[in-house]
Formats: sequence, structure tokens, C-alpha cells
Amino acid sequence: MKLPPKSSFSEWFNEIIFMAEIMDVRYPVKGLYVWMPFGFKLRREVYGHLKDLLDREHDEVLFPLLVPESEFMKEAEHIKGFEDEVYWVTHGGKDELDIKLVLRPTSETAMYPMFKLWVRTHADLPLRVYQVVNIFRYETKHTRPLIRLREVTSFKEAHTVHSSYEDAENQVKKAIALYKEFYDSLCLPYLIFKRPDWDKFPGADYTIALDTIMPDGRTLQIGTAHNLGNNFAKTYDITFENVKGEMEYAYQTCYGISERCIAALIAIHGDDRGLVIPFRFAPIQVVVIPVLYKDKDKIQIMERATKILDTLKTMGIRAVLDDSEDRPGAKYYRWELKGVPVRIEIGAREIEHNTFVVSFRDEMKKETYPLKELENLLKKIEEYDSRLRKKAWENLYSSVIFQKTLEDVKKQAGEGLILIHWCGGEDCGEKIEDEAEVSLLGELLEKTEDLEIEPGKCIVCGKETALIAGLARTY
RNA sequence: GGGGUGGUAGGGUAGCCUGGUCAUCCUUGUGGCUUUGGGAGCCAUAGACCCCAGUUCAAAUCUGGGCCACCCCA
Repeated sequence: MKLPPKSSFSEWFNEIIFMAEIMDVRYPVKGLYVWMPFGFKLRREVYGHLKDLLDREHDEVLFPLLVPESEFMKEAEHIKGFEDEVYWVTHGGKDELDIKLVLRPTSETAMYPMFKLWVRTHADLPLRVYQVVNIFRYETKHTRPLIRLREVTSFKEAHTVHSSYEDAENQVKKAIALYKEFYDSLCLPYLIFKRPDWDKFPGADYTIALDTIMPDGRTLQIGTAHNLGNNFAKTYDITFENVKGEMEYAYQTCYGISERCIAALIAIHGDDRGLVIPFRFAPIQVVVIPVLYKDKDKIQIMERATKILDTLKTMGIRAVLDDSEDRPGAKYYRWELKGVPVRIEIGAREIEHNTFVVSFRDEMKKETYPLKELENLLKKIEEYDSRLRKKAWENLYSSVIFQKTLEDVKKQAGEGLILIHWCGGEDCGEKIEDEAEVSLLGELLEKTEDLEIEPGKCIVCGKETALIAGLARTY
């Protein structure tokens, strides 16, 4: 039972998910997986935080899983995007249904007929709601736990309605800011792109996405925000009476995050020994390990370890005492696999000197401190999170490269994220995608200091452009 | 979308070509003894041939189909 090295990323990812008891992948239906208790605790911490962020300005709701065919089939673009991958409910018992039902692939078509009823006047706007639900897509490609699923179990989708296009546009910006805050707290790096028109959400005016880079160089889309304009409002007749007393179509946005955020957390922070989890999201934050030798000082050691455990719990820390019969080394390996950020060891030496030994999951060094320093642990924890964040961002930037010719793009394809000058034209974009066998992630927004790039010429047509596009193989 | 490989205890595997013996080994679980500052040792014990059909006196092994998994290419 040894974890493959992270350099064999695909194997490593599958194994760690099972060995660390995140998910059981043995459920007998393709693309459906079981959250195990430890994984579910991790999910609860991550989604608890995401919900806290949303609760500032959104209300939580819960819409039905089933959508009638009649509502689903209303928005032409939207249907085109989803009809090949929805599950249909066609029977009730032995009777065929008069109106078939789809298992939601996303909830626009479930929510918007109700929004029509909820929105009457400008005073009802803006409307901002979200839900965390499961969604279904009949994936025909390779499914992977947390990344490509037939049942996405943890889809956080927010939907908003506004009285002007500008408000909707502004809401998309706020959504992106919120997602950045979320990923910053997870210590995960990302780049932000405006997706090309041919890859935007079906029915949207435009789509903004967050992508991160996985250890094998492929990118993972970990969040999207869509400005729907009034496309859906026209289809679902969502209108409001404005201040002048006129009826007007509403403007909408929607934005979502799935359990891919947890895939990214595992993939980006994890190492050859197992999970590495930022402190606030770790299901177990501190493990206390008593180190016994020939029963020397056994009673004192156990008393001291228990007292430390109590102190940690009083500090609001999720801590456990591992008093199992295993040898210390076996315990270290086990808790490292689970990504416990802090380990405290108490043995005869520590009893003698009134100290404790602490080791952080990322550094794996052992340090000895006087017992009274225990209260200062929280400061060290901040440093731990900062180290994870710094390392993750450095890794991301080391996987980003700027290229000036299509030939160089072809050579580099598949090895991280490539930035290029792009005129924005669909013909040029598709030529790049076809010839280099990469996906065009879209226009890079929010260039940071690390990625400052001057205007230049489109690598296909040579036209002067200030646009920077991202290219990558994607999950 | 196209191609390839595979499915044997909880996990990983040998056996399959060439059908027939108590189905191999490692790990894991359980009970016990001895141990314990980086995956301990010994003894005992538990646990498997993916599903459906076919061929055959006889199928883990051969044939067909299904389900599932992994890899490569578009």
C-alpha cells in the first residue's frame, strides 16, 4: 500500500483519492462515486466556507432535480449545448410519462420559470440566490473522480437577476472577485480568462472562467461566471416594471463552482506522501502522538498528551490523539497521507524538559518548543498556509510560457499553459486549436506583474493586437 | 469520436497460451505474544476467479455479449 509518486500524476491522483479515503471509486456505475466520511468532512469544510462567502449577498434556495421537457426545450442555444448529455426520466412505474423530465444538467431551466413569477418590479431586483446541488451529465468521455463526472454532486450555482445590463456586468465582476477570495483561502493559484465565443456557456453573452494548472500540465477549469444578458429573460419572459412604469426584460447572470475545487486542492498541494491541506479546511488540523518507550513515563506521557489535546480543542482546533497500538513511524505515515497540517509528539524527553515536538506537513522538520509556546501555534499556522500558497503560485507560473510563433506553440503543446498574442478572430483561434491540438482558453484578464506582456502581433494573421490568449490541453 | 489492454480475497498480483491437483505470493483484517523517537517481528486465523449465455464429461482458463477500469490517438 504505497502511493505512486506524484510525477505519475494520473495514477497518483486515483490512488490518493482512495487511500486517503476521500472517495470510493468502486461504485458500480460509470462516472458515479461515493464520498467517504473523511472526504465528506473535507467537502463540508470547503463548501462551508464557500457558502459563508456567498451568504454575504445571496440567499440559499433549493430547486427540484427534475425539469419538464417543455421548459428545458425553450432556449435554443442552451438546448444545443446540453441535449446530447442529459439524462431523461421517461417512465413513472410502468407508465410512460406524457411530459418527459430531464435530470438537471444545471438549473437555469428549473429556476427561470419561477423567476418569472418572483420578479415583478424593480424593487424585487437585484435577486441573488444560490444552491448547492447534484447535477447530471451523460459524459461519454473518460470519467474521473472529482473531475469528470456523470453526477456532479457538489455544484454550487448562483443565479442573479438585475434591472440593467451594467448591473449584470458588475455582478459578474463581483462573482469573479468572490471566487478569487475563495481560491485564495484555499491557497490555490488561478488565471482568469474570457472564454472565446465558441466556448462560452450556451445561451450566455460571455463567459469568464478561472483555470488552474494541474501537475501534468493540463489546465482545470475551476469556476465560471456568465453574463446572460437578457437572452433567458426573453425566453422565460422575466420582466419587471421599471421606475418609469414601463415593462422591461430583466438581465441575468449565473456562476458556478463544482467539486473540481477539491480536485485542485488535492492535486496542487498534495505530494508523494499524500494530501496537504490548508489549515482551515483540514478535517483534522492537529494530531497528537504519544511516543512510548518500554512504558517509561507512560502515565505522564498520556496525561500530558491528553492535556495538550484539550488545550487545542479549547482553542477551537480540530485535534485528535492517536493512542492506537501502532509504532510512532506508522502513525506519522498515516496522518501524513491524510494531510493533517500539524503533528505534535510527546515522549519521555518532552516530559523531562517540559517541551513538545511539532512538525508541519509541508516542511516535515521537527522543532522543539517549551510547553507554554503551545498557545502561539496559530501564528505558525499562518506561516504554513502562506508557504502552501507561495509554492502553489510559483508552480503555476513555472508552467506558464509565452510563445511568439505557431511552430513554438506546437512544440510546447501539452506542457503547461502557453500565452500568445491573438487578434481575437475565430478563424485564427480555430487554426491554433486544430494545428497545435490545444484548447484556446480565451483572453487573459488581470495580467499580474509576473505576466506583464507588451502588445504584439497575432501569431496566425500577424495583426497588431493587445490581446493575450491562453492555450492548453484541458481536463 | 477511433484504437489498445485488462477485470482472480478490502488493496496489489501469479496461474489463462496448453481446460482437470488444496488457485500463488505480498498487503490488509482478526486473536495472541514480544515490541514502540519514521511504515516492527513471530504464531494462529479470515477472505477471491466481474455478470449473462455458449462449447465441454469438466471452464478462472476457450467463444460471444454486457458492465466496469486503465492507456494511446483525434
